[in-house]
Amino acid sequence: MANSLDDVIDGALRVLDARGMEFFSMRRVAAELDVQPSALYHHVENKQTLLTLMAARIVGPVTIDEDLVAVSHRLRDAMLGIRDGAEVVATATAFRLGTSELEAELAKYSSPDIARTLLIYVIGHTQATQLHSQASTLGLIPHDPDLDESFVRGLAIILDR
Amino acid sequence: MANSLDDVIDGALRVLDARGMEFFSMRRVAAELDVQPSALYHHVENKQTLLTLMAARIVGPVTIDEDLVAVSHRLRDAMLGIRDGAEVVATATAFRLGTSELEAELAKYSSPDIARTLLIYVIGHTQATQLHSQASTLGLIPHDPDLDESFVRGLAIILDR
DNA sequence: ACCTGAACACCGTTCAAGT
DNA sequence: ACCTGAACACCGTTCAAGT
Repeated sequence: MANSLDDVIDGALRVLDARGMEFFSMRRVAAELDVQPSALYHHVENKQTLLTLMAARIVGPVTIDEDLVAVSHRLRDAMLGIRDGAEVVATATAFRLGTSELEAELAKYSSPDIARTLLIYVIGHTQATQLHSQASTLGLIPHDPDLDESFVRGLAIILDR
Repeated sequence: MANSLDDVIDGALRVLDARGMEFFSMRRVAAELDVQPSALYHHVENKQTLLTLMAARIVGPVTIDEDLVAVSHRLRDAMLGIRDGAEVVATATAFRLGTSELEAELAKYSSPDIARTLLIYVIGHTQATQLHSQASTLGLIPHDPDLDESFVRGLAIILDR
């Protein structure tokens, strides 16, 4: 019956996917796990730490290899796979620019500058895409059907021309 | 004695600069203006709207012309000029990718794809820089003295080579 | 037009105590 | 090791009422 750290991260990702970042709270994660809010602090130091662990879980399974276009698409798909996933990853990796494993891996197949530029672009464009499609679902903004192609063209600008 | 919308935005930017995003709240903005929290809702629909107005105020004064490298530096400096400025601008403009005046202006001097890629990069890199220097000031992370040059090299990757 | 006062339904986090 | 119960110091927002 007792929860592990992995259970907490799983529960947190379920809450995020169901309600979005706006309604993501420690108290809702606790409720999802049928536990008191204070119990979470046995597993995790604070909310920010939990968000960092969630970001690692979203992006961790992505394979990094020499095909940077394919890697970029895999990263994007991983983030798009969960509601507000890009926002979670954005804050977590912005915090660790230069320290991130992901950035170092990408640099192995290109250069430090290309790795960093690409990473910032992929996360930023995906975050915008995710916010955009939420806003247009709510009817706040007209839908832009060009966002997928726009992503590809930006990739081309950074990776070659 | 009565406040205008501009007074509210000014007060909000003072609170942001003094305490940072983490402690930015409607109640603190109200206190800064010597007014009850509820009074703010006469000027602004909600917190998100206020943040959007703050972003416009940060980025609005920046001159856009054909020298995209210079424009990028001006945008960066404007955001760096206020604590967590890049974060505020990032959320506000991610929300309006494709609808933003800034993006349209930049496109006039390059192309829609370059404009969008550049904007995402400039804001993302600046946000990372700002988070990084906060974290290193707090001793959480070693300082990276290369961030300014890193910005310039990423710019070169996007704008020519 | 701009503001007050009071209320509602929430937050993150701490801490002693239980098993 | 993992959790409860209670508390503390906060939030954003609404709404009737005042000037």
